[in-house]
Amino acid sequence: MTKHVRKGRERDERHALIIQSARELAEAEGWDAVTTRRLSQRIEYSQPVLYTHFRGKDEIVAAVALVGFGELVDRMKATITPKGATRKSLAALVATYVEYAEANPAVYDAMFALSTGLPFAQDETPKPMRTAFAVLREAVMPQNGEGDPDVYAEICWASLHGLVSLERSGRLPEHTHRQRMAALVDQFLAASAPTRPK
Amino acid sequence: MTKHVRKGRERDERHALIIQSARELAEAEGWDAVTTRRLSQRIEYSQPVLYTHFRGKDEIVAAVALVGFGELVDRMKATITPKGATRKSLAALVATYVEYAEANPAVYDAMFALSTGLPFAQDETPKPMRTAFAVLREAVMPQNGEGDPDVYAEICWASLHGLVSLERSGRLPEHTHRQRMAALVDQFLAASAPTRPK
DNA sequence: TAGAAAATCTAGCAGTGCTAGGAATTGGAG
DNA sequence: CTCCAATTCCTAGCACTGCTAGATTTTCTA
Repeated sequence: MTKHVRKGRERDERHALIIQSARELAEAEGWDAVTTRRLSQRIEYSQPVLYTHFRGKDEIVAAVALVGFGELVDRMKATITPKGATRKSLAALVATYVEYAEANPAVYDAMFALSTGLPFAQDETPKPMRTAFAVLREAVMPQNGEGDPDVYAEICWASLHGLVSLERSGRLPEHTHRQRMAALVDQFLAASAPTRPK
Repeated sequence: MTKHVRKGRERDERHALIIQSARELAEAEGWDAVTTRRLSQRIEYSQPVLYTHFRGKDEIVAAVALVGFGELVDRMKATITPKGATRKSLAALVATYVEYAEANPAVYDAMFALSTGLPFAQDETPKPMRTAFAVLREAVMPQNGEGDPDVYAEICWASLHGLVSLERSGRLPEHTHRQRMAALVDQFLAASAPTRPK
């Protein structure tokens, strides 16, 4: 009877192996190189085995994306300060986010550019994605800010993602990278502070 | 001898027809539907004709992207105020940008998601893209802002693109769309205003 | 009008994601 | 230990992709 559980565990291990292999291959040679043939060869099984674990290639990409959201959550959590965001903590968050994207470009692509079938602000949103947004909101919230915290977190996230996205496609000059990150922190701070009457 | 010029003009027309057809097909059914076969069928020529105009499919996508940059430039120009950006002009810019992306999703994808071979802040950057950045910088520059205008324009652009990108992939709730745009304007204003000593 | 030059098409290659059907391995009953 | 069912797995193939070599048609020139 314990055979069943062993079988199940082996299946789970293979499941994880597929995700891990896809990730490694994508980071090494780009997602174009992640074909079902090469992937199956890498896990030392034939193609159809992949389809007993995932409905299709898109689902494998989505699985890699979810792993990425989990990792990003862990890193962002470390930048949260109990009494609300400070300049220092915001700088840490921005640096953390950008560094994760730079260090894992293929995973980041899976998370944002290739995951067509991963809706977010909806009922069917996977948990790691919900958590990611919640943690980000926690990390950017100032002590006594005005306005909707959700909306504020959303535009912070958009700014971060836009920065990463444009930099990754080589559309922003590299030599001003640090200045941009600093300016973004300033922007967050300025926007989160109570607006004074003009 | 005038035959040559007529020939040349006909070729130019076909060149434009290919770009236009690719764009229409992409907007109608998505870029996945834009195969060389379907495209050639649509222009009523065989596949190899496409390759006498473009080096490959990527170059066709890039051509559509450049058209998009040109259109976006025209629209953004209309939001520039001679004496520096105001809240009103910034709101117009944000609305213009977002609306263009929403109205032409496939073109926007060609501009930012699919154009792997279109470097930007570099020597070989095509003119429409340079112009687009210059116009955006003009549109967001306040009367007497501090800091590097390039850096400021870069993070504005990043924020705009990030917003569009996340909204397009269904990762931000729709019902707060307007609030986000307003918050973004506030953020731009706050960041561009002279920083007062804390 | 004959022949060279240019334009265009047919047919095919190597690769993709995905799957039906048969082969091999495994598990439990006698 | 043996047999047979159930599960697991692989081979082979489909329809499609971007792209191209070589034959064919059309156009222009002498």
